[in-house]
Amino acid sequence: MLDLVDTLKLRFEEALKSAYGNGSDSYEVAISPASNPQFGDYQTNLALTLSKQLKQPPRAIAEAVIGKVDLKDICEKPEIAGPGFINLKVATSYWEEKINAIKSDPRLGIAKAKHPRKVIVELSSPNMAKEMHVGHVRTTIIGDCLARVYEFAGHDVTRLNHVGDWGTQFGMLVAYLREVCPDALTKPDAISLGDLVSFYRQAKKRFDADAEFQNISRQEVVKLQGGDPDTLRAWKYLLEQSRHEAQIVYDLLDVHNLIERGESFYNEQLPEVVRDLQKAGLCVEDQGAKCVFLEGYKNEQGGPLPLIIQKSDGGYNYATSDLAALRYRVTVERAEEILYVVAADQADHLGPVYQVARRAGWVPDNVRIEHVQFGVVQGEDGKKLKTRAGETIRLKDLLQEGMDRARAELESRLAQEGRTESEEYKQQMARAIGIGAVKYFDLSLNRITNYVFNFDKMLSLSGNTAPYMMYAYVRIRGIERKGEIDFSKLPASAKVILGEPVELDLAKQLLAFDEMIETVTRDLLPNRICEYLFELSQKFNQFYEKAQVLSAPEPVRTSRLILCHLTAEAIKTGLSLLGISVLEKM
RNA sequence: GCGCCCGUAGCUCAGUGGAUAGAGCCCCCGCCUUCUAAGCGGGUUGUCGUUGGUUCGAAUCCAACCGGGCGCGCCA
Repeated sequence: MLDLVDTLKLRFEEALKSAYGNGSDSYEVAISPASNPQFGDYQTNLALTLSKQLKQPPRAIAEAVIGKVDLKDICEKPEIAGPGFINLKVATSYWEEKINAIKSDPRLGIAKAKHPRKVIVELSSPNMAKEMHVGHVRTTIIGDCLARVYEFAGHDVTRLNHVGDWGTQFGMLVAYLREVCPDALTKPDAISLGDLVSFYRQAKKRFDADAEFQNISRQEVVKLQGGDPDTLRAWKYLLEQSRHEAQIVYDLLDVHNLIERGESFYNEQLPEVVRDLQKAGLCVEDQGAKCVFLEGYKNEQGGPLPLIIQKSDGGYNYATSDLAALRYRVTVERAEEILYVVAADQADHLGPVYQVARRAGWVPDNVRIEHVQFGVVQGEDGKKLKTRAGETIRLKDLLQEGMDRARAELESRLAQEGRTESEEYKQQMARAIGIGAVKYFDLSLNRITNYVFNFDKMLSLSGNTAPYMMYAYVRIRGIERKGEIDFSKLPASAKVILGEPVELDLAKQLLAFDEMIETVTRDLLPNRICEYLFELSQKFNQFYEKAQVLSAPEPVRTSRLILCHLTAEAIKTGLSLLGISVLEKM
C-alpha cells in the first residue's frame, strides 16, 4: 500500500503546516507499519521526532496534529499512545475498496516502473577452467532472484555472466594439455569436463612447484592474448566443454537469459583503460608496475595501497579487466544500475575498482553501483564447505541430492496415503520441491551472513520453507478443483467482503505486495520476499481453517473465492521471483 | 599487524533509531464424518558478545575490547 502511505504522509504534512505554520514545510513525516497489530495498521512518530525542534512535549504536538489532520475517508480516529505515538487503524471499508480494485489484476495492482532503468546484474561468473561448485550457488540464485524482481518492477535487466575465461589459469591449462593430452586441444570432444577438472588440478600443482612450467604457461597467456590461432582454438574447445556442463546446472536451477561475457571480452580494451587512467592523472609507476593509489586504504605498513592495473611484465590482471568491464557497462551500455552479486570476500577488490572508476570520471553520479555481497556457505565445522575428503562439492551433485531426497520423501508419502501419480508428475514434483528447497533456504537467509549448509534443515518440510508456500498454493488449487471453479471466470460484478478477521488479515497482506517489492529493490535482500510469502501463507492457512469457502452462502462464497484467487496469484508470483515453481498437487 | 563482515531463545535465523525484542525448528497439550493435518490453536525459552559514549529513546549509531568468518602489492 505505497499509495496509502504516501497519502497519509501528505495529510500529516498538511496538518503540521496548518498547526505550526511556515517552517514546517521542511518537516518530513515518516509513516511506518504499526510495531504491533494491537496498535492498528500504521503509526507515525512525528511528535517524538519534532519535539525538540518545536519546543513542545510530544503528546502536545500529537494532540495538535490530530486536531488538524483529515483522515475520515481512510481511518478510524487516530489515537495517541505512550510517549506520543500516533496510531492509525485503517477502516475495513477502505481495505475492501482497495482489494476490490485489484481483484482481477494478476500483478496485484502493482504498476510497472514509470521510468524504467537499465540494470545490469553481474552474477554466477564461474571459472571456466573448473566445474561449478557449491560456491557458485549463492551468486547464481541471488543474482537471478534480483534480476527477476527488477524485471517484475518493469526495468530493463541484463544478466551478465562475467566468466573467468582468460589469464594465467588458461595459459597454465593449455600448456599442461599440450604436454599430456594434445588431442584435447585439437578435437572438440577428446576429454570430458571431469577430466578437465583433474587436469586443472594437476596443472595448478605443477605451476606452483615448477618455475620452468610457469614460464611456459605465461608464454601461452601471451599467445592467447596476442591471438595465436592454435592456442585460441584450444582455448575455444576448453570453453565449449565447460559451457556445456554449466548449462546443465543453469537448466536445473531454472536460470535463463544469461549473457556470457567473460574477461576475454575486455582484452582489447585493457590498454585503453590504462591510457584513460594515465590521462586522468591517476596512474603512477611503482616498482615497475602501473598503479593507482587508493584513498582510504592502507597497506600492511600503514603506507599507501595501490590498485595494480598493469604488471611489471606488461601483463594485466583482473583489476584491469574489472575496470574495463565497469567502464564498458557505464559508457557503452549506459547502465544506470549495476549490481555485482559477488561474495563478501571480494569487498577489498571491488571497493577499489569502484573508487578508481569514479575518480576516473567514468561513472555519472546518478548511476548506482552496488556490491551485493553474501557470506560463505560453511560446513558443520564452520569452515568453507568441503566434502569429508576435503574436496569441493560439485553444484550438480548437490542439486541432484536435493532432488533425490525430495523424491524419496514423496514416494513414501504417496505410498502412505495410497495415492498414485504419473512418473512424469513425480519427477516434476521432486524437482520443484528438491531444487526449490535448496534455493529457498539460501534466499530466506540474510545474504550478508554466513550460513551452515545442512541438507536436513534445507529439505525439512515444515516452517519457513519452499514446501510450506507450495502447499498453501496446492490447497487453493484444491478448492478450485473440488468446486469445479475457474478462478479466472469469476463474475466481474462480484465483490470482496471482509467480514471475518482472517479475511481482513489476508487482504491486508495481499495489499502489502508492492511494499515488499520496493523494499527488495532498495535493500537488495531476497529474504524479504521469503518473509512476505511466509506471512502470506500463514495468513492463508489461518483463513483456510476458519473460513470455509465452498460451503459458504453467497455472496460470501464468491468473495472468498476471489481472495483465494488473489492469494494463489501472489504466492505464484512471489515464488517465481525466487525462481521457484508451483505445483497443482503435492 | 591492517581491513571488511558477523555475534539476538537450546538450535537455525528475522528485526539496523521508537512501545512489552520476534519467527521457525525442538519439546508438551489440543484439533481430521467438512475445500490435501506438508495444516491450525495453545504452552515453555533471552545479561540482544562485553564495557563505555551519543540520544527524549539504542539490539540498531559511535569507540574500545572479546569471540568467529573472510581477505590483505603484481593469481583470478
